[in-house]
Amino acid sequence: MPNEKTAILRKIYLYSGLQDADLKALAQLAVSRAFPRQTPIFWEGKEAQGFYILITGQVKLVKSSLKGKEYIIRLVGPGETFGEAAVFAESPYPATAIALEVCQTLFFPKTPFLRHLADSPALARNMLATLSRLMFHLTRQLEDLSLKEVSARLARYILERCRETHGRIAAGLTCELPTTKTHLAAYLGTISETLSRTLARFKSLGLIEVDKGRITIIDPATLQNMARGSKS
Amino acid sequence: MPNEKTAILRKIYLYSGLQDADLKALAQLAVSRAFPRQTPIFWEGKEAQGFYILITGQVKLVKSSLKGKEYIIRLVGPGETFGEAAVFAESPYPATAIALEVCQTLFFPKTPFLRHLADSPALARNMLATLSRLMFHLTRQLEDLSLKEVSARLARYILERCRETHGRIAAGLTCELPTTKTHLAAYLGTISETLSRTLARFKSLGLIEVDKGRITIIDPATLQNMARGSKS
DNA sequence: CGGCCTGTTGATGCGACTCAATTCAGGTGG
DNA sequence: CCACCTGAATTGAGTCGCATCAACAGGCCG
Repeated sequence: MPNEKTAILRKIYLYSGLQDADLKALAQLAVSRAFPRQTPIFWEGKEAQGFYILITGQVKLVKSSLKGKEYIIRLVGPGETFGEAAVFAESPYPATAIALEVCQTLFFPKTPFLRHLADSPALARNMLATLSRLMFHLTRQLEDLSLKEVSARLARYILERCRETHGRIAAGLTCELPTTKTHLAAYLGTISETLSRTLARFKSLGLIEVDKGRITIIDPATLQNMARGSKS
Repeated sequence: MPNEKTAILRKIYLYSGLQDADLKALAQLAVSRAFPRQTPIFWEGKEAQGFYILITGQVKLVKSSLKGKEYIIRLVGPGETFGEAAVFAESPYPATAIALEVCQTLFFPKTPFLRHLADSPALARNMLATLSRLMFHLTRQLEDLSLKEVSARLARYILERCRETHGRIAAGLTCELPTTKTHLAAYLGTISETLSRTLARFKSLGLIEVDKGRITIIDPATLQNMARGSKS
């Protein structure tokens, strides 16, 4: 059984470049945890007992306001970790994690993991790289929210999605939207109505084609211009 | 001369709990760099050759839009590091750093530092904690920008400043605003005009007293309510 | 078939940015 | 020491983006 976990860990970025012995020790720490659709994994403010690696499914990390509006900080996909920052800062979770689909995860309890970390410089290095990349992501979102309007954020999102999927950006390429448009709206820091209108405008401007959850890029150049943003 | 640097490092959070030998080795890596007022230390997008520790002065990390508006991601004070994330992610700097006053810094070149890091688990642990705390900070800013209006952000800022200065929040306590109000506005994700109006409103509501750069808290309870935010 | 969730579209209102005018403070040079 | 200049702060009027509220269409499932 631990071997199975080792095999899983081997494929995960966070653990790339680690020795087999290292991986085995980590695998022994890990606890399998499954979550049904639409269930919380942890709540913002709860004391962190460890962090998770998502094996299958999708998780959203959210902040929500008093009146129920929510902002999606990150959509977590298979192979990614979440909840790490709370472990290293020795603080409560900074956001709420909710399983959007049936999720299979590995949970790493804080104390044993930190003990192991002290003996594994390669693991520490990987975690630093992971956190740093997350910081980039957060920084870019801050830039978007403070300096760009919704249309710029949406344009950037579409282009990014395209690049992720096809490795390049060109007319005729298509990309998928995540789960629901309501989620995408929350991710872009807006609401579904506004997203709907913005997509309709893009379509009427001949920038994209929309079909269900698929978007086809028609005019990449103009999209890129919009993504640069205009707000003052 | 390296001894002097060692003495400086000893007082810095990032290096708390390190052995003397460790500190000395680090001190040998470090290069002193000074910057005049209003000069850039690095630009967003520039390849990162290392990171900095601020010894004296103040630095702003900013994103700016095409039309010149800027958003301050972080105001860096003495003892804090900046530019670390770019080092670990092996990527360009995600934002621009500008010295607001005359600044004395220590610069740690990337490659030697990473080499040293591999031999110092305690240092790695400290860096992880530092990055994690920064992520908290960024996450909270995202929450503010997406879910709260300007008045809520300002209220939160004032209260936080007060807690930092006095360790508690109570009527009659005063706190200082950073450098200029224009900077504070950029930090709160708004512009100076709006900040000015919001401060005036707070004052007319009897929440605070304003005198130059000093703010005296009059009604902490209402302020805390405003900080909770109202936006949808 | 009837509820429920998601998505779309319209009308309306509010918050905050824009532009412009004015005051004020600090620093410089005559 | 005062006149001058520059950048910051303040205040008003106007505009715009986007959230809100509400009504409605389509798809899915019990």
